[in-house]
Amino acid sequence: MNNAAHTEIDRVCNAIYQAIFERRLEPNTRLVESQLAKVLSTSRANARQALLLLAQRKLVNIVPNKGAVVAEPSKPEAIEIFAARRCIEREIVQLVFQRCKPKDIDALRLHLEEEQKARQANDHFELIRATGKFHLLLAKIAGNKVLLDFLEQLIAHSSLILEKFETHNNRTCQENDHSEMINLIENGELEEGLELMDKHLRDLEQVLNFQEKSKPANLNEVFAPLLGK
Amino acid sequence: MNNAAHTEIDRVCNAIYQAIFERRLEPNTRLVESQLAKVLSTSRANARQALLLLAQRKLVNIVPNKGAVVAEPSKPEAIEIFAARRCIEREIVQLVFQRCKPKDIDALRLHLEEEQKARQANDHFELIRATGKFHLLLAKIAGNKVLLDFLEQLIAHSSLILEKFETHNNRTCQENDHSEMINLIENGELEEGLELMDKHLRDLEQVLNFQEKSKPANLNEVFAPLLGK
DNA sequence: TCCTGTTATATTGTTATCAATATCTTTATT
DNA sequence: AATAAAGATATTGATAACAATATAACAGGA
Repeated sequence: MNNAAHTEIDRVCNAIYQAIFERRLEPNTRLVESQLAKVLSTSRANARQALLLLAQRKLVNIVPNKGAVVAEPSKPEAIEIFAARRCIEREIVQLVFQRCKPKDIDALRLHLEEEQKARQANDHFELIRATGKFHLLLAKIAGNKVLLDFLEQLIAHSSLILEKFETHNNRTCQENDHSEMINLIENGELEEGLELMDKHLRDLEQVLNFQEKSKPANLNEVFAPLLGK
Repeated sequence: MNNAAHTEIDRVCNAIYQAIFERRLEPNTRLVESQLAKVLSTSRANARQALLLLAQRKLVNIVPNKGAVVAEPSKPEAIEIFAARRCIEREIVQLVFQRCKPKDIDALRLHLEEEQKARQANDHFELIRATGKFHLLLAKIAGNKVLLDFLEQLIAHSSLILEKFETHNNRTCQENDHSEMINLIENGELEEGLELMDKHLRDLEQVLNFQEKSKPANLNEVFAPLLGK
C-alpha cells in the first residue's frame, strides 16, 4: 500500500489494507486497537496510528471515543469513486499508449495468466485481487506516481464497494476486456483504448444496481495466514 | 484540510497544513515533535500523529529515527503533480459546466474580489492562498468529494512547488484567467473552458523553468498568530 | 589546520500506566 | 415481561517515563 519507508506501522497498515483489499475484512467490521495489536504482534500505539492512516484514506471510519470500523461506502460515494476512476484511468490509458514498451506488454500478458488461473479455479478473492492489480499495473506503466497513488486508493475502495453490492453472479472485471486492452495498446489504437476503459469501468459500476449483503468477521482467522511466518 | 471529525490531532494537522499552504513553512524546514507540541500546545503524541498524516499526503517527509521536514518536491515530481492537476481539473471543469448554479457564479465572483484585494495590496501569500482557493471552489461546485480531496492534496503540493521555484516576478495564477473562466461557465462555453483550464495550468507550470531559492524558518514566529487566541 | 574518535545533547521510538468514555450485564421496579 | 437504572467491563484517549538512535560539540593527534 505504502511505497514509503517500511516502519513497523507501515507493516501493520499494509496487513490491514491487504485484508480489506482481499476482502477478508468486510465493511463495518469493528477494529479494536488492542486486538489488532495482539493479532499483528505490535504495540497498541502502532495499531492506533495505522488505523489513523487508513482512516485518512477513508478505508476505515473512526468515530471519536468509539473506535474504528472498516468503511462501507454508500451508493452516492461509490458513484463518485467510479467517476474519479474514469477520470484518472482515462489519463493513465493515454500515458500508457505513449510510454508502453515491449517488456511492459510482456508483463501485462504474464499477469493475464494469473487472472485466468484464478478464474478457472473459481477463486473469487484471488480474482478480485488480480483484476485490481491489472489496473495498477497499467498505472505503473503510465509512470505518474501521483496518479498511481490516487488509483491505489480508489481501487481499495472499489474492492469494498464490490464486496457490499456484489451479486451471486460474481461480477468482476469482464473476462475479455483486459486482454482486449493489451491488444489495443500493442497496436496503438488509442481511441479504442480510451473507449474500452470507459466502458469497462461503467460495466463494473453496474454492481451498484444490485442489492447489498452482510455478515460479520473474526480477527483471529482473518489474520491467521500471517501468524505462521 | 481534513473534513473528518475534528479531533485534537486534526487541529494540529490543520495548523501545520495551513502553515505549509500559506508558505509560512518553507520546504526542508525541520519539524521537531516536541517543539511542535509546545508551540501548538498539545501533546507530543498528537504532534507525532499529525506529522504521520501529513507524511502520508507527502507534505512532509519522515525518515525513520531522524524526523520530519517539510517536503520539497523535485522537478520530476512537480511535473507529475501538474499533470495530475490537469487530469483532475479537466474533469472538474466538465462537472462544473453541468452543475453550476447562479448562486455558485455569485460565490465565484465574490471570491474574485478577494483575489483582487490581495493583488492590489501586493500581499503575496494571501494571493497564493486565494488563487488556490478558487480552484478548490470549483471543485466544490463540481460536487465530487473524492476529486476535491485529491485536488486539495495537489494544490498544497503546488504551493510548495511555487515556493521553491518562484521567480522575482511573483508568478501565480494569471490575473484574468479566473475571471474569464467564470464568464465561460456563465455562457456554457465548455470547450473554451476546458482549453482555458489546460492553458492556465500549463502557464503555472512554467515556474519550473526558473531557478530555485532557499532560506530557513523559525517555528515560534511561524505559529505566532495562533498563540494569541 | 584538518581529520578522527569520544562524549554529551537532543530527538525519535516504545512501553506502561492512568483517566475518560462507551458498551454490556445485572438488578430492580412497574 | 418490559423498561429503566446501576454497576461492571472493555475500549479509547492522554500522559509520562524510558530506551534507542542520531546529531552536535569537543578534544587529541597527525
